[in-house]
Amino acid sequence: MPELPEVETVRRSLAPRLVGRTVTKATLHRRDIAVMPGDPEGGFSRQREIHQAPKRVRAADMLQGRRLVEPLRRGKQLAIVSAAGDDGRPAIIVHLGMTGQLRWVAAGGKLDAADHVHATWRLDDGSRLVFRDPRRFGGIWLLPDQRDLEARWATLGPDGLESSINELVQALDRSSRRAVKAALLDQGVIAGIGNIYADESLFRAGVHPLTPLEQLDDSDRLRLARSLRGVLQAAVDARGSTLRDYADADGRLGAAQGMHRVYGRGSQPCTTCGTLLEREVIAQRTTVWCPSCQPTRL
DNA sequence: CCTTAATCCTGGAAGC
DNA sequence: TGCTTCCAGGATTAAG
Repeated sequence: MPELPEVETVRRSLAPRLVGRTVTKATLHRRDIAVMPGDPEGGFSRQREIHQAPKRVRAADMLQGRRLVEPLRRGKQLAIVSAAGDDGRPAIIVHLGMTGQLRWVAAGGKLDAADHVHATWRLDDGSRLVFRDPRRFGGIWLLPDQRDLEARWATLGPDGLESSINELVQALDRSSRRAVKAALLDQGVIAGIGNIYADESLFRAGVHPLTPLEQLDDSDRLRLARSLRGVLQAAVDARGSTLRDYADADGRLGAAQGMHRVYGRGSQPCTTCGTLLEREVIAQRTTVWCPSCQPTRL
């Protein structure tokens, strides 16, 4: 489940392959994984356009003929960005969803997992960039100009890795009764956190996942912000968590799953105190916490 | 303002 | 062994 650390690892592994290269041929194999210019806007949903009459995919919108610069990331979203031209600076957002992968294949090489390939970009050195996604929860967004990228990313909260601790603290300072776990999963609050790193950071901060946001005090918010940053940074250093499908652009697996202390460990003993970890669905997600280290707050 | 359920989808694992 | 069922989950929309 690619969250911020996994997407950042993909971005870093992709950057040296893409920067300075020109896209010689771009192919969209499935119309319904892409939102194209002119499609009805609607946040990040693809549902609405799936059953519409197919719209013609313009090669230029797929960055064909464009020279690529450093890929960008905000939260879990990765942007393939082209160099500025007279007609603007088109970009493509890739969201990996659950099982999405961006893989780079050297010239003459072949992809070890070639099924469920939905888009392909051939580069001027003969290599290929491939988007595959068996479960198709992910998708791509074709943006005519960098301004469209910025507009879209303006709806996201501060990035969990790139913003300051103070910005994260402020993002958590809301008079809201919703559970802190639900808030952490909301990309408009802080961008990049998913189920794994939400649980891990709450554990490290000693905060119960059901604690209403407005009940957190300054000390709680600071601990949570620091835990969040620490967990995300450590996971990036370990090249992300590979549970099943995740791999970076070169097919390398991550090692951060070895650092998980609560995620996936329901009813096992807490690594700190030995208490059996609780497991319950909170905010539509399986949530695991230590009832002793993360006491309920009234 | 908030939560919940349903939706998209595939494949691995667990259950019988 | 072979079938069926369940479950994983990011983000959105509709409903309560």
